[in-house]
Amino acid sequence: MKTVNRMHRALVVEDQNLMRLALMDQISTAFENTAVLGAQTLEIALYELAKENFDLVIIDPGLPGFDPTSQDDRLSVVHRIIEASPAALHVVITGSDNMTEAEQFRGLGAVAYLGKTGLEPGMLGDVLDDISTSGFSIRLSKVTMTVPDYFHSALTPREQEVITLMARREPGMSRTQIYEQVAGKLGIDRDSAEKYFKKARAKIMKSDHKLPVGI
Amino acid sequence: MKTVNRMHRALVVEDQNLMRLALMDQISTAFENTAVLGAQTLEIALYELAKENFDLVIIDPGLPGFDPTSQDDRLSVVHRIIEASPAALHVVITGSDNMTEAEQFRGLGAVAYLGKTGLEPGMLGDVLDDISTSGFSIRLSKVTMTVPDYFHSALTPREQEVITLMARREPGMSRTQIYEQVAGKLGIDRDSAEKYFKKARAKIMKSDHKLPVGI
DNA sequence: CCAAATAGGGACAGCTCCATCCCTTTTTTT
DNA sequence: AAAAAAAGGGATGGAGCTGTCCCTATTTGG
Repeated sequence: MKTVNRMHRALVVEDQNLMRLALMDQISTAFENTAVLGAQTLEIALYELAKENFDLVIIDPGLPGFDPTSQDDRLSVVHRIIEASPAALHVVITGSDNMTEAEQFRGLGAVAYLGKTGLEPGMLGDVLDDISTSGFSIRLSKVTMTVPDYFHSALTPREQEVITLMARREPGMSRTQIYEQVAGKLGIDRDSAEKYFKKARAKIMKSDHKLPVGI
Repeated sequence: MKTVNRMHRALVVEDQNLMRLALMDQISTAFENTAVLGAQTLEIALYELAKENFDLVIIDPGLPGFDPTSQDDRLSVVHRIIEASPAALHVVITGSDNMTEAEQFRGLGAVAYLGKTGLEPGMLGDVLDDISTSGFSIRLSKVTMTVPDYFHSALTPREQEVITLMARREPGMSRTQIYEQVAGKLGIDRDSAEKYFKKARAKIMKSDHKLPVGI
């Protein structure tokens, strides 16, 4: 909680544009009144770190200009960023994660090591909780999905949320019970949850004539 | 254009959750009335492909359960998905892209091969244009960023857009000219663009006291 | 059979964002 | 000095999303 209140400036160092923007969006959504910068290269990152102070820096060590198979290169990227921003919290995110590397980055001063596979939206709060509790957060990649994701472009955000929650419910409950549960999770009325679900399903049926799994 | 109008059902096969959701969001935003499914594993993907028809399938061949260093494994993933959905357009997206692999996937029937680095939001339209023009679209990874991304959680979407466009303007233009240009790109009035910019800058100054590069 | 659950709607207030038009004051340019 | 640019506002209408409450049929389960 202390950490959360002090999060006023963050930097994401990641070369893949969509991933960088997704991470920036995660931070931007998680904290109010926070500026989030994004750098595609180490040069841009170091330039920004030299100019201003940051509270949080997220690093993917596989950057352009470095050998992705060289462990020295990966360590060097993280080391230089940590040196350039000693006051910040440093979170390493990678697609090819393993325990050995986690320990190496921890040795350099990183406070978290996260595998990209299985990294959920909204994970940032949990990770920061880990950090303030135990000083370090590690989440290695793992496969958890059993049911496909489902988006539909005709749905409003609320409708989309309700559909997603409904699709992931445990089987064997009545609709009424599920509405109650979904309403609880979203902090709205049972009636409203039911309404959003019915509206969403009607839209999907109209355009697609096929409902997603679990609906 | 033909392709675009027929896009009613799409599938994204990608194990990294944030990337999969970002790609799904891209499709969802690009097409109206489109259902977009997401699969983390080949099993889920093949199950969905067996159940229903899809118009577009996006594939990251580096999936859980396969050896990321084995070219045979990567080819096998794409091959099995294409076999399971012969009527769809197949787009391969990968972090470790090269020309040789692009040709291999093209041989299997893929219509596009995209490197994750440098893959911009909004790229989908361009890629589909390439495909309907020349039958194949290839975009290898490249670094293009010179100025960092900048998000601020206090900004509305419109304000954020205007700030992003302002930050990427060519230098040497007067504010008035830039407002005109931004207004053109967003399809709004010069006055409105100016208003959004001033409002955004005021919010940033209030919370941060530091403006992003180029503002 | 009766009660609950389900499908499928309408009406409404509150809110935020979008977009436009308007205003004053200060600074810069010509 | 006059004109243009820039900073910093206010007022307003429209649109879409949110959330609540309400309604009528039809189906299902005990």
